Amino acid sequence: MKIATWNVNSLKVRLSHVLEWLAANQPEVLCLQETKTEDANFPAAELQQAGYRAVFSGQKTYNGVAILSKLEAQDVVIGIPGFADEQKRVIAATFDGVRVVCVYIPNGQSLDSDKYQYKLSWLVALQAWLKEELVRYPRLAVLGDYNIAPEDADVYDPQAWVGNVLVSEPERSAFRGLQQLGLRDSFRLFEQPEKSYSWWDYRMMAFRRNMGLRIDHILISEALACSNCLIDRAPRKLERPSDHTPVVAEVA
DNA sequence: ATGGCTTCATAGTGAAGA
Repeated sequence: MKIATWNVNSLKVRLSHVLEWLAANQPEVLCLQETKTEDANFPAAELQQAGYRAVFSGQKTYNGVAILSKLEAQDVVIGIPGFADEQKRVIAATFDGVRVVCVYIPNGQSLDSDKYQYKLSWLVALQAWLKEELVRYPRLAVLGDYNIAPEDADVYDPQAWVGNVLVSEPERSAFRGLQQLGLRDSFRLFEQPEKSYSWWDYRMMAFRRNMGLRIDHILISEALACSNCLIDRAPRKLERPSDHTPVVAEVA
């Protein structure tokens, strides 16, 4: 089963890229973040035309998540149960016995920001929920934009990022907390090219210079076999790309 | 280089992203 995640930075702007990518790659499941689309405007018809169903939780301007799939979604959950959050950042559903959790983890802005505290408390709630979710659904994958570069190897210039969000020790510790639940960073289960990233700043010709971070991840439970994981850089080369590029895993 | 893009928003001295 091919599953994937992609922060599209506006589904409205990126719909043609998504449709092209689905046609070329034919994943069973594609998790989207930053759809920035209210549910009433979700492009369900265009996606259905392409052979994909969708479940989604969106809002105007910011955030917004969706899961596109060939199969019908079952047991859909929106948000982290019991965690009050205005921001639409989580949607989960089951496909063919595989629990798929789509997350858009907060950015945090800066270490002294209230948004950073929100990010850390959000990660605490996520871990507590996933611990329960794993009992209910041992075959589980968590895909999305984590806004965390787990190791210095996931950062083009670790020195330049010291003191910044995405690389701080509390965030990395929270990421390891998810791993301690038995969730494996599928990308690191396999030999990968050096300097593999999933996001590049729009500025400074960062993509051309490969000044990126690996912050989009697919975590896989131990009960779920994983035979491959890769970052597909191709969509980042298109005209008017998202600043993130898809991450894809093969699970069974 | 404290942003140099990009988006959605509104018409801001923009906000936010990462």
